[in-house]
Amino acid sequence: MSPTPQERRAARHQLGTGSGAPAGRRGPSGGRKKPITVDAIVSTAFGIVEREGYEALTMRRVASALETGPSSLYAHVVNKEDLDELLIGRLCAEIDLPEPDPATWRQQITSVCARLRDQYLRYPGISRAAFAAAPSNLDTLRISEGMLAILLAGGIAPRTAAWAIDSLMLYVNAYSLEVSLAGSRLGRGDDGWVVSRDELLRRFAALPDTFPHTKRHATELTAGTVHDRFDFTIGLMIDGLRNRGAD
Amino acid sequence: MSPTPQERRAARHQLGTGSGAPAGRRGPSGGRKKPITVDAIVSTAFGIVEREGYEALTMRRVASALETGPSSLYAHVVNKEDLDELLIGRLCAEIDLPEPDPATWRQQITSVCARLRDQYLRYPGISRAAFAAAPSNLDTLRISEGMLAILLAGGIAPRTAAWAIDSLMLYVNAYSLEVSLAGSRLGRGDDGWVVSRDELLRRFAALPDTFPHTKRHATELTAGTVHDRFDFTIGLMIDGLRNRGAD
DNA sequence: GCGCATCGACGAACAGTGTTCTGCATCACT
DNA sequence: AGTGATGCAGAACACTGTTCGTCGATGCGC
Repeated sequence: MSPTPQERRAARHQLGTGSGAPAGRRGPSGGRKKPITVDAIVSTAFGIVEREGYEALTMRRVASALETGPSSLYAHVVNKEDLDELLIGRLCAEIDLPEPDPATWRQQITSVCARLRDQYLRYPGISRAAFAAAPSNLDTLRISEGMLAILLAGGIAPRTAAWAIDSLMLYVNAYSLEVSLAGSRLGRGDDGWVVSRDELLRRFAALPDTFPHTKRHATELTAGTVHDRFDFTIGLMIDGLRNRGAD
Repeated sequence: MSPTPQERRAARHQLGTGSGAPAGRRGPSGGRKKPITVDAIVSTAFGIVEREGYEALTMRRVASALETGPSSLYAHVVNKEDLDELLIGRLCAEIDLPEPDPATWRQQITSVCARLRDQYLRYPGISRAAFAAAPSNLDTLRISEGMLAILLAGGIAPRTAAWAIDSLMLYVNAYSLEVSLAGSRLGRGDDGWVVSRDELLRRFAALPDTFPHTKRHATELTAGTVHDRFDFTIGLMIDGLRNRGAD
């Protein structure tokens, strides 16, 4: 049997599981148009998330899109958690990393973060799955390696670089999740506490006097697009890095 | 009737809903030992999350802890989402904010973040609910106000301060969520990709040569406790702020 | 003192979810 | 041709959040 789902998952985490069975290919595949493969599952899953958001991604939904029952998926995927992991793995794999250049490391690291963010936002809510993904996953590790290379080329001390990468990736995840959540709530109407900027200004103005600073600086508080804030934060962290220099 | 759950929620978001009914108190309360109140619901919910984690917080679980059926809760709480909001509201309300002191603003803001983090970690996984909480909630707004006061006292420009607060709170949330998730996975055994530092070092060493930097700096990558990383990131952001000064 | 309307609490049920068990039809190999 | 294994699929289980209709008791007006 080609590697069982459990073995696949273990391999993704570089865990030696005694090298899977010799893989005596069979294949019933009956009158099926297309046999169910892991890739097919992941692809249709991506389609669902892209169109309807992560919340709509259920095993049944994937199965029916593949014109089969839910149980059929479990021959290729250990879990829903496993499927999530496969998704973020493929998502990370599609991110290409620049050749480290000491002259432009600042811009390079920013660009990688932005690309990661855009990839997350393309599949709304998927960053929720990214939170659960352990750092031992090979695909996410590839990105860490790339970012580490860039920061080291920029002259950042190894320990500082390593920790900064964690911070950056965590922030990118969180940012993407928040934006996705706000967007989905906005999308489905939802009595919506997600409001326009004008409405937000009005509410700040109506605040009791226990919120003096918030009232006074309401315009600054609501200024800028969401992406402006993203760039601001990434810049903040990188600036902090520069001043730390070679530690 | 005392304010319906919907009105309560609206009030929490400073939304004028025509001032609720005159509140003609009744109160059946039958032979009940204790009538079900919003506070009772929130309190038992906190107990469940503290003991068993956020994943164990279901309406049925809360109801049975209150020795009643699930439907009874919906007279006091509009939603599970609403319950989540109440939880993070109460959680935020318990955080006390220091009087802004221009001399120690750096330490003050760090302290508030740490207190927020500890509060989140005390109820594992609850930060997941915090992500969904809109910034229009009065309790979270109180914390924003407090942090804003500190940063302004520190001489940070209003717009910079406002954006930095968003960044900080988002990071604290994300950090707490990640730590909680890792902890819960560790707790329930779980074939666990959450591994010890030694095991992580071993895996890094066994990595293919496509990961040169990761292999070389494995010790730095795995160094430090989780809280060290937290302090590092917060410090990173604050340092970035100082250099921006009054903008 | 009595009836009435009102409102909180509740049991049962519905539409979903992830997951597993069991059987089925089909293929490769002897 | 027979046989064993293999991937597929249907039904079912234990859950989830949420709603409907009813029960019970209460406070008020008379």
